[in-house]
Amino acid sequence: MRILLVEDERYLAEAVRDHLLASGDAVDMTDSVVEAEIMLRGTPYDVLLLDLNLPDGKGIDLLRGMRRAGSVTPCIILTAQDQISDRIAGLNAGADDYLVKPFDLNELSARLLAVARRYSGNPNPLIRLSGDEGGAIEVDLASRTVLVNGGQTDLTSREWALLDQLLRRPGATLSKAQLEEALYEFGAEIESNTVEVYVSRLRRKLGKAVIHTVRGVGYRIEG
Amino acid sequence: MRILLVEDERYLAEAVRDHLLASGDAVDMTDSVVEAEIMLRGTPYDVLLLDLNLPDGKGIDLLRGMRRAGSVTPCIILTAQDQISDRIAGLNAGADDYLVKPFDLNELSARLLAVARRYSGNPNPLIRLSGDEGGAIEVDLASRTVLVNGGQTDLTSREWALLDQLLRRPGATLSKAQLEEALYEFGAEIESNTVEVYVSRLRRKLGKAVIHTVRGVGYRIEG
DNA sequence: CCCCGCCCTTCAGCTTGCTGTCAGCAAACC
DNA sequence: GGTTTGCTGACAGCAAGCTGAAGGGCGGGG
Repeated sequence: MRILLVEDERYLAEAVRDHLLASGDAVDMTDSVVEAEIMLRGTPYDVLLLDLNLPDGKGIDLLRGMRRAGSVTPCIILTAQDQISDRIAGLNAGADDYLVKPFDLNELSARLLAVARRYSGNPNPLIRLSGDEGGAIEVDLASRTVLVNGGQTDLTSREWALLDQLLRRPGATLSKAQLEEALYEFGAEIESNTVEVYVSRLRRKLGKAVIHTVRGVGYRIEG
Repeated sequence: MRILLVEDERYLAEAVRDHLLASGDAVDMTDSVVEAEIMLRGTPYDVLLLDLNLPDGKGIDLLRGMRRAGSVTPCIILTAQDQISDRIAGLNAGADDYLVKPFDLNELSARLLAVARRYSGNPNPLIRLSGDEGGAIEVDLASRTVLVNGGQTDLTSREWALLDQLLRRPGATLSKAQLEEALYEFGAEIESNTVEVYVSRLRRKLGKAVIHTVRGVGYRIEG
């Protein structure tokens, strides 16, 4: 794949580039929005990896401009943990997915594949979970759709955010603190059982069997 | 792992050092940024544990300098609860993770493993044990996950603590007193057969073949 | 501009399941 | 066989987690 990486933290950028080169992708790198725009015009890339926090301008403007100009090049946002609001803005501006720094390089590969597959015209990869009594639950991360036993169910934004976090690390147990941080602005210290409440809501919609409680540690979805 | 700990609260620093030494890591300690810089230059560390609030200078400058010089050594920040801005600055300066004081020492271990793994790009190091009738048991220390014959099993915090201790010294026989000390805060004199009870509970979940009794001495896991 | 409905957060009371203890049984050793 | 050591089921106390209800905020529609 031809990949354009726009990132200013050098050590991270180089680690990403090396990892991708090792898997046979072609990678161009820059830390400047202006430069990135020129490169995008000149070269057809398969995926754009975009840090939103850049020295010479808002990365998000680049994305917005692209989309306004009709570009459909898939874009994955790279954000720091404390920039949740950026992440949301990014998705709204037309990003396809995001990764929170520091991220696992293998996870990056997986998301690149997923995004590329999505754009190649193949159907969206559905995540299948087993619900109560073996009922099937299908989650479409791309279109934010959930089917429970064939019937479409709507999730509110917070419910979705929570489910999304859990699905990103299937098999891993995430602490309430981690989940809370994902749902709220960094530093917005919430002192309540909000996470519990949303787990409860999700269970009502998806069935009890999907989200597993690990007492004293957090929550988990089967890997 | 070779770990450099930069922390000025002596009591905390010593607790962390003792905990890490117990799990076989090599730990160097200092409370000075200047000294830390010298040590970093002289020795290749696997992880840097960095308090941002130090007497002789801003810890964050150390981190920034490192990164500017091209170092990719993973760094975990230790901050007090009321220093959220420090935390954000730290992540932006290139830290990989953070812990809020006071933190659980086991949580520290987990983060260390996670960060080291992420950096190396390798998947989680799985510890494989043979259970009953040759059944496979896989333990993932980083994500606190246990697979018994392919099925994910949850352990309670005490069960995990006990298993963790035994796994850190495979092949060695640990006395009940040693294990008890590891399970409880020092001073908490437990006068019962708690360790036996937890061995029993672990055996129920993992199978009888994993933990071996050495009568009159203690318990052992095959090396 | 007001009303209405939806979503979010908080709280309180209830439920669940972890924990340490003990007692009785089993196994090992002499 | 007797003694010592280890194993495990039962149980009560308690902390963690669950969930129904209520109040507030925000946006859309009238």
